[in-house]
Amino acid sequence: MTEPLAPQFDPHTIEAPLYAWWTERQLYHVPADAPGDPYVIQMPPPNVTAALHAGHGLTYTIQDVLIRFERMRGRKALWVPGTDHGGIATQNVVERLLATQGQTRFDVGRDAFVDHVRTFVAETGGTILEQLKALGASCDWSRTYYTLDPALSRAVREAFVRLYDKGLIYRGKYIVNWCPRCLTTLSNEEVEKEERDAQIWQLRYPLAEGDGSIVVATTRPETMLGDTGIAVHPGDERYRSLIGRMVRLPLTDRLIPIVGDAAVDATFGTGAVKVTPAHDPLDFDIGARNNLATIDVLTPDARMNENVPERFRALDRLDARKRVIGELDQLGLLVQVEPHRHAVGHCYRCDTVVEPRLSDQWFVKMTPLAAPALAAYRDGRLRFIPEFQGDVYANWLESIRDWCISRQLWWGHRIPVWYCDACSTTIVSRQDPSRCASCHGPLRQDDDVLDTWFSSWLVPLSSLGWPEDTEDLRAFYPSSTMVTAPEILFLWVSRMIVAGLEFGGEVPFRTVYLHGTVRDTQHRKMSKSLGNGIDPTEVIARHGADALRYTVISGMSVGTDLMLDPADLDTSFAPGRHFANKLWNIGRFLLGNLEAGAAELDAIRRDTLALPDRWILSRLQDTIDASTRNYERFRLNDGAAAVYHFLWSDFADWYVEHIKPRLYGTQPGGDAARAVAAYVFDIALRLLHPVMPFITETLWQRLPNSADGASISVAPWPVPDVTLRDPAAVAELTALQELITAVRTRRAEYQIPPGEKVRTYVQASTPAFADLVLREQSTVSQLTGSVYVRLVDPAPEARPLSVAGVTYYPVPTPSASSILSNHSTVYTPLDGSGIKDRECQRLRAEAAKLAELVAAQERKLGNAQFVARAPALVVAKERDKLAGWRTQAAVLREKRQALECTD
RNA sequence: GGGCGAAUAGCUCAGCUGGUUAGAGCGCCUGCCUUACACGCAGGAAGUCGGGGGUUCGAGUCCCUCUUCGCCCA
Repeated sequence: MTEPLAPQFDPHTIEAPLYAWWTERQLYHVPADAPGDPYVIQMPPPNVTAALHAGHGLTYTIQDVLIRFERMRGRKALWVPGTDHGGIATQNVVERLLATQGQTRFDVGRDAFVDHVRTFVAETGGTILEQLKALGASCDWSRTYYTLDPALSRAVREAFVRLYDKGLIYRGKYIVNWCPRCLTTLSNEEVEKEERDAQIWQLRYPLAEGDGSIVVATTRPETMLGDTGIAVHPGDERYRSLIGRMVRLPLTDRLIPIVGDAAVDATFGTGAVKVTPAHDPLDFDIGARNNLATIDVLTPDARMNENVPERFRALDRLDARKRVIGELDQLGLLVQVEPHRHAVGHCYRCDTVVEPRLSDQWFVKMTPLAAPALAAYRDGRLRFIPEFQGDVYANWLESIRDWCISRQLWWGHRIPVWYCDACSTTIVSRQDPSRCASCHGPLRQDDDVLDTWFSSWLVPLSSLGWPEDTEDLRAFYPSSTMVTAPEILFLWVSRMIVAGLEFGGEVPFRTVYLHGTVRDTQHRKMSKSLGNGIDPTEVIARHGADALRYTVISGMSVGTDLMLDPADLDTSFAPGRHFANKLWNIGRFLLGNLEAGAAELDAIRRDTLALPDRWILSRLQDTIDASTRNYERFRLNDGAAAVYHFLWSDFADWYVEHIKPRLYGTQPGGDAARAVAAYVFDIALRLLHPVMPFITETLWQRLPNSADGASISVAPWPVPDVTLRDPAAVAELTALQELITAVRTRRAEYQIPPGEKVRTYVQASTPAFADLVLREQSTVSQLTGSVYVRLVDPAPEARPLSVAGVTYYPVPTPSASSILSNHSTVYTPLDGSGIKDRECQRLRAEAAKLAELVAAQERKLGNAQFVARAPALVVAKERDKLAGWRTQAAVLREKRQALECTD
């Protein structure tokens, strides 16, 4: 695993072999009896037919960052992977395959179809999990489950039977959401509402007696063939007298009553509504209250059925709509058509418009189950990130409706209910019964399967062996963090909490982290139909998993969406791509200079450490703090950014540049530099490992002090070492950076070519600064491209006392000058004409800016209220600022006088 | 109709408990292939913190209101 580093960062050559090595060593396998405080993440099981998309890339990267972080912190970290059988979705995929051969599932029959699906899943079901490996997912593959496994199927049956026995599962005839394409019911949560521009039609229904009429408004006129009443608000003066009268329903010969019902909104449409109890949930309730008949007018595939006049039969619902409207128009009964925008339900799997339909289905009674789930949130056993999602969760539970769990599908867990036709007995059983318990007659199992979510809601339990009392269950339930997208908060997360409490006696996880959505540059969700998706495997192939991971982690802050451009992967993933390359090159440089080994930091006497050593070690402690704190708070972007800035700016741009002469042997102190560099890089790699596992492992293993065969992924998480904090070093180095930057800025301003040396003169404002400049003059020379750094004769009180035999020089003229925040001046001598004007101009601009600051600050401090009321500390700070700016302004004035600037 | 969220640089976002000359990445401009890195280095430009009002010694930050955008539920 420690071949020489390639000169160019090439993710392919490192990633797959490393992943194989991790798995061989079983680094992510966690036995139930392993020591430590458990940290468990249940992977939201991807659909078995799914292929990795950008959303997966995001969610699984977040989970892997968390699990790797906690694993390194010494937690007993388990990430449980699995796949979901995906009832409708999987059935649809296989049906589409059959369709290419001109067949339907009805042609092949139920058993053969199920075999088809099973074969298909066996061949392709592992695809997405394999793709997760390319992403670097450190889950425990030995625990991979599939929701149709026998053990998990037992869990489903156990849950069903228990709820049935408690009276919480029942069969009933209600209005359900029917998908005419999938030919099944859907739960309310599986219906996606979509705002559509549609129309509202006003239809005139003549009274049965007399020549009066009543006008109703509807958005689905074809359902009028199933109307069994008209409803008005009982207090509506316009219609009160009509209540009790009969109407002759046009196009049919039916006589239907006008009823009064308080549920009618008198302000909507005409205030009178047609009532179609078999095709609308509100109408169903009105019908029930008023004893209206229910007439189902649709076939399962949403054509008109035998309950409508002959000429409408077999027409598709939309064709029927046109015909109904046409005929009513001819009869003069179409009063008006108005544009109307309203939400229309669509099937979440095939996007077909859902039809409300009266049907006999199995339901879970949710209100009693919701109460403990609500309590768990209210008493703080459960928390949400971002916090406001908790209110969304509570809101759903408070207004919860029963859950329709039967599906008219062939793929899934068959409902464990048997009927005896002979004696009308219903048997609900954990084991398949062979004969009727009462009459010993033959039994017939319910044809339907269960909603896939009815197995998914058990996953935190069933993946660990429930209903058996397993060691895994005792060790790893409840889990710690649930990471997923907000769109399945109701479908899945809330229901898991309900099931976890009901069957496991405790919330299934303590924290729910709901991250944002991956969108394109127009902020649209990525989808197959829009063709705006990003294939993570393509990104990994092109730029590597680390680049993908860093990009998504750094680009997403808590509660926000992530925008990526599917048309430009190079730009979209630039942050990760650039950083991976940078990291690789830092590693290459450093490791190349550590070939002879590096001492442990402890072996280096602290008093031999140079200023940059002390500075980088101190900055490292800040970085450990910042990254740890932010990972803990799920602010993964901030955690990653802390290490990014440390490695790129502090370590590469400053520290490495500082120590180059010591590494090359042109300056003494090479051993200390190597020891510090190796130490700092080791720790920084650990801090970054959760986000960029491959590259950090590759570099870390090659560090001289890493043990053979060790993995950074199980190396201890760094903790700050207070003895390495060094505010004095930080202050000194910060001042040096300001000096160096000032020279560089003047160089750029006067377009001095990078190859051309300058000379640097410093007029120090304090002896300490003069001392510092002298001590670090070679680094300053090197980093500014100066032939030398000299001190300018300062006022006597600022002369360095600690250095004997210092030579002072006069102010060089002509020169560009910079005033540092410590009021020292840096001079860069220049040749040529026009310099004076230019300097005067620049110094004037600076003076003006400073004057504004001083004036504002004087106003602030001149405010008696501020001085009296603000905390003394704040006032003192503001006074210091003012004093500093005034001094700076004074120095600037002197400079301008010395230059004899005219204004 | 009800509920929730957001508006800060060209773009995507930080700015956490009200107090620093409001920051980062990408993009842009200038100079440089300086022996780890051009996926780079050095320097730079770019902001009425959506509008209005209020609280406060002090508001990007808290409150009200308006506007715009987004999400969820009915």
